[in-house]
Amino acid sequence: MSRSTKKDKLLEVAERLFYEHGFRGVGLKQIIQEADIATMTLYNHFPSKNKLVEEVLRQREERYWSYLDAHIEKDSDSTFILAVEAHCRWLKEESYKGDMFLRAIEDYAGTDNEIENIARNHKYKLLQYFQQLAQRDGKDNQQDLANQLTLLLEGTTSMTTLIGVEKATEYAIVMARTLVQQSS
Amino acid sequence: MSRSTKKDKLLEVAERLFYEHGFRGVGLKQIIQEADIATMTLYNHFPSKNKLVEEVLRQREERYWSYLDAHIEKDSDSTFILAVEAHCRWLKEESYKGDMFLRAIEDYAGTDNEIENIARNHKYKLLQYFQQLAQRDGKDNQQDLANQLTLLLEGTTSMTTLIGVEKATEYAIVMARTLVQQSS
DNA sequence: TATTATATAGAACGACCTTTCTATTTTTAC
DNA sequence: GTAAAAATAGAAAGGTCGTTCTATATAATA
Repeated sequence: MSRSTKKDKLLEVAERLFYEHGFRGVGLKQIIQEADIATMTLYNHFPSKNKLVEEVLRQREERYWSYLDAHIEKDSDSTFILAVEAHCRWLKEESYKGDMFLRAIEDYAGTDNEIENIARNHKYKLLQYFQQLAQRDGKDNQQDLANQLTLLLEGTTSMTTLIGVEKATEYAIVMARTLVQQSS
Repeated sequence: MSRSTKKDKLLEVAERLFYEHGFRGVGLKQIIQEADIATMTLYNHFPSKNKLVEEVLRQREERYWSYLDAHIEKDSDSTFILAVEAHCRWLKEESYKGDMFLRAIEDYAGTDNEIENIARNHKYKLLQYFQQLAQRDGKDNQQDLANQLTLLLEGTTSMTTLIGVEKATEYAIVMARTLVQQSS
């Protein structure tokens, strides 16, 4: 197996395990075993566990934005709703059990600034994305709407833990429609 | 210092540290030092760290419901809004940096069922609380409203990480008013 | 005051973690 | 085909964690 595919498999396995059991809940031993690589292969690609975590987060963030870009028609006049719907689809497919970035913030706040920043920035970018949409549409209270929709999506992720991703996303979309309608 | 005050201080320090750094992020050594007790005093009251975690969660849950009870007029015709406002005040005073119960679910899911259940049940009770309010008011879509408001509060907690508790709760109350108004 | 229960400091244990080391084998590239 | 680079298994180092043990001191109770 080539060098790059080893690295890819390592990152893929690490992302899955980190997501399912948390960063602190997964040891390198388990990652190495499930990725079927040697200890030194991991350390050949990443100088430490934390740097591996960083790369996992960066890769997941990239996948998220690719997914969103692919599912949104940018010039629609209901881009807000499309974005919420796309995000909900992402939750169903890839993030139906809590949010990896929120976990990263909680697990590494105060101990690893780089990891914390990557996770925080990702969340902040989603807010900025909505704010840009709001600015495009002009109205003042659309800034508030951007914050409200971000809050809504945060709640949706957390709510999956309680009532499952299907019902949570259903409610999210209904709520988003109400909020958008109310603010226009 | 008497037996019960030792135990109280232990629980108080444990709750604070667990909330700030996570359950996995805090060792017994740190708890013991900050509570100024001996190792065996802890083990005299709790047979293991996990049992201490359980008690911390149970106590925090009790405090939460006491707080809510004290801040809500039950027979108001806008109890939904009062409950949201009370919850937001609780966030400002006691939970402005993420949710301890969500953390417990994430940290112990799959490894400690008792802890996971305590945390899950707490969240479920809040949903049930809103559902009972909805049932009292009779209308069918009030069940949806209960789920929506629970989702809203979950999002508020998570949103504090991003924009701070003041702005997050402001948005939450505005959103709650919109949703309640829309569903009546 | 005598007795019993509880708290104390600190060492020790075993398990697990991340990281490093070693020596051998496989792959890659010229 | 040969030399350099990378991957291998597995042990070992060095640290932290939860838990237990020991032996002494303090407090509560009768």
